Amino acid sequence: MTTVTLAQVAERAGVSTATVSMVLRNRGRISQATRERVLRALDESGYVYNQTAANLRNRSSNQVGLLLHDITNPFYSEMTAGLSHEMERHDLLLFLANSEESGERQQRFVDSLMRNNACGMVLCAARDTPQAFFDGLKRRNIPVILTVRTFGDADFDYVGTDNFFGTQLATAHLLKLGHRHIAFIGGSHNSGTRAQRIGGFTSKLIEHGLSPKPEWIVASQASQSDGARVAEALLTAYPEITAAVCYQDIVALGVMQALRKMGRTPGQDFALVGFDDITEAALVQPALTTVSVAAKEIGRKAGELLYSRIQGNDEPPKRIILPPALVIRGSCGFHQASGAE
Amino acid sequence: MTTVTLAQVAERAGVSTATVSMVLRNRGRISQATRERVLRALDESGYVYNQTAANLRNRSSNQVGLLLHDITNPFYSEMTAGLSHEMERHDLLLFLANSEESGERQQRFVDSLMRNNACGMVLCAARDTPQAFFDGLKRRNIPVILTVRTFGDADFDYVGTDNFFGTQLATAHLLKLGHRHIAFIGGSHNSGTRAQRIGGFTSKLIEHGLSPKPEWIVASQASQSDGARVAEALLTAYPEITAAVCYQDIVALGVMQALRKMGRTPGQDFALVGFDDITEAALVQPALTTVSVAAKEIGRKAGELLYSRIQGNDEPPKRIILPPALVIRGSCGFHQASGAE
DNA sequence: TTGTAGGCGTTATCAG
DNA sequence: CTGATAACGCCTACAA
Repeated sequence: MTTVTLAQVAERAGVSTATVSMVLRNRGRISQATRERVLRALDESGYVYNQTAANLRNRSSNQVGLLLHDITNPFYSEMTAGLSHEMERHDLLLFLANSEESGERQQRFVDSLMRNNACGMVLCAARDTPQAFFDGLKRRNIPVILTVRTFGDADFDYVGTDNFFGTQLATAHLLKLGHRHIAFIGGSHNSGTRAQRIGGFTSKLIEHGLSPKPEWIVASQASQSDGARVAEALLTAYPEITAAVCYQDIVALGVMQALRKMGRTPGQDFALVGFDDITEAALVQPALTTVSVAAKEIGRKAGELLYSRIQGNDEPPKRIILPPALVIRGSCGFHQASGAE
Repeated sequence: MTTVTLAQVAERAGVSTATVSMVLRNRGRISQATRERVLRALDESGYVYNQTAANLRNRSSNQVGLLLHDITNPFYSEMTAGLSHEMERHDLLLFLANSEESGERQQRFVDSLMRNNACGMVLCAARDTPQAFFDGLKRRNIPVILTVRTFGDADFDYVGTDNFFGTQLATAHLLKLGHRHIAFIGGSHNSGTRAQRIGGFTSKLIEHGLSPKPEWIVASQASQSDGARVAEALLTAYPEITAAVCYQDIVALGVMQALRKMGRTPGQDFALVGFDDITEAALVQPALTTVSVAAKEIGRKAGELLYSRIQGNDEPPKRIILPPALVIRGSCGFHQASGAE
């Protein structure tokens, strides 16, 4: 399979390479006759366009990168699907990489994108990404969209969900059901997202005249088992707690386990709200009331914004915050909670 | 941010581009002195290697494609993670695309890969992919690894699991627990994978002197909701069924929903086995007994094989069939099933 | 409307 | 050990 070049096609059609190039990209004025001749030659020769050469010549490319920490997480695979779809609409190719929370892998990927002359990227940066990484990114002049995780750097476009409002919804729901002893469970101390969710939680408490207790706000790793561990300790120390807003659905599932182990029944004498609306949330018994964040839509919006940046849109950095919604299921009970004071 | 080229670095270091290129790639013999000079110049100038130019010159690339039909399916996202990891080990960049079962999208992606001079691809082809698509692939001289779905084309490398054996395991397990009224739920009619799984199911029944009932073998889309829909219809018509082998975990999760809705309890009066061992399988209550196919491992193996092909391995096409394993959890109960005849 | 020719940044060949 | 130079395949002034 020797590669067929423009020049060969041109020769076969009896025209110059310039003409073929123009036909290929519908540029310039070409007579109908020669156009057809060229098209025929193109077809007969089995020509395959060489993007690489074109990209080199144009100092451009049609490739964008997506960095996640874990594609295995249903939230991110949904988001990926949304982004992928959007990229395809614009004939952009999508590079995928998993940082697995490693700053080094993340840096390697970005470097690789730069070497490959990618024209943009969507990042959900690894947890403890240093500011230096972002500074490095700014120096390159390439469109970057941050997603999901905020790093307090206003120089980048950002697409994510309204964490603050999300936990406000969750908390308001519990308050409406009569709960007054509400805990916040999950998230890791150094997480900005967590700070926002805690903000929504506490602000809503205060709005209702309750003062948030720091000792009822506990961290946990993003796993069911750690959620269970943490919840058990908390509820042993403070049995008066009757409800919890969880940082993540996964954690909420762990809390459910702990409750059962302690002889309490989620949905009856304890109310639980999660965050993310992962698939499992609908499956457990009782099904988990949770805050839904439309992962696919985040991907789509990020793609849209990235594309506009690639097209040259140079408005100041945007923050697109998609509104979350409360999905009410069984885990808070459907009536006034019995355990409320 | 004007791009710094080799030539500029060369000038700064007072050497030729050839020398810089050699230093960059550790090729040829370069004196320690000039090497250091060049490295310093490289560093000071903020040079970024231009893969595109190198690729053009070398008629090669470091980019491979992965085509899936649905990255949202946890099985495929696991597989993607495995492949992605493997690709990164070899400094290959991974293009991702979702065909969404559309032959047209699939073709577009492959064409795009060819234009971009990708050096290989891993495909899980769309369902009704015509032979012509594969023929086209063969004409290009590019390594292709098919995964998961077989298309009976022996000219391609293939990595997948032993579907037949997998459902044999699942079915044997249910039989051992005493079940005699066992259904097969899920998969779409025209799926080759499904045919194999049904084969394992029915062969095991027959081995035990049971004759498979066609009306207890029902298809479903790859979603929880459709699994639930289909299961409800089936179990309403045939309440005597006490167990089911499901085509996929997702479908099994849907069946669980249906069971609960109908007042039956998975793990107590109904036994359920899934297939895939997706993450959620371990999380639902009761946890799902399932056939584990090590999706991540399939991705990894596909990556390994692809890499060896890219390196020039031209042995005849291989079929790598990974053995599935039964993962016993709670969804079949731990004792003789009460509902068995 | 079409052709000519130089250059995108790197690499490999071949002298020196 | 190092330098000059011609490709790689395409695009685009500039000419014709």
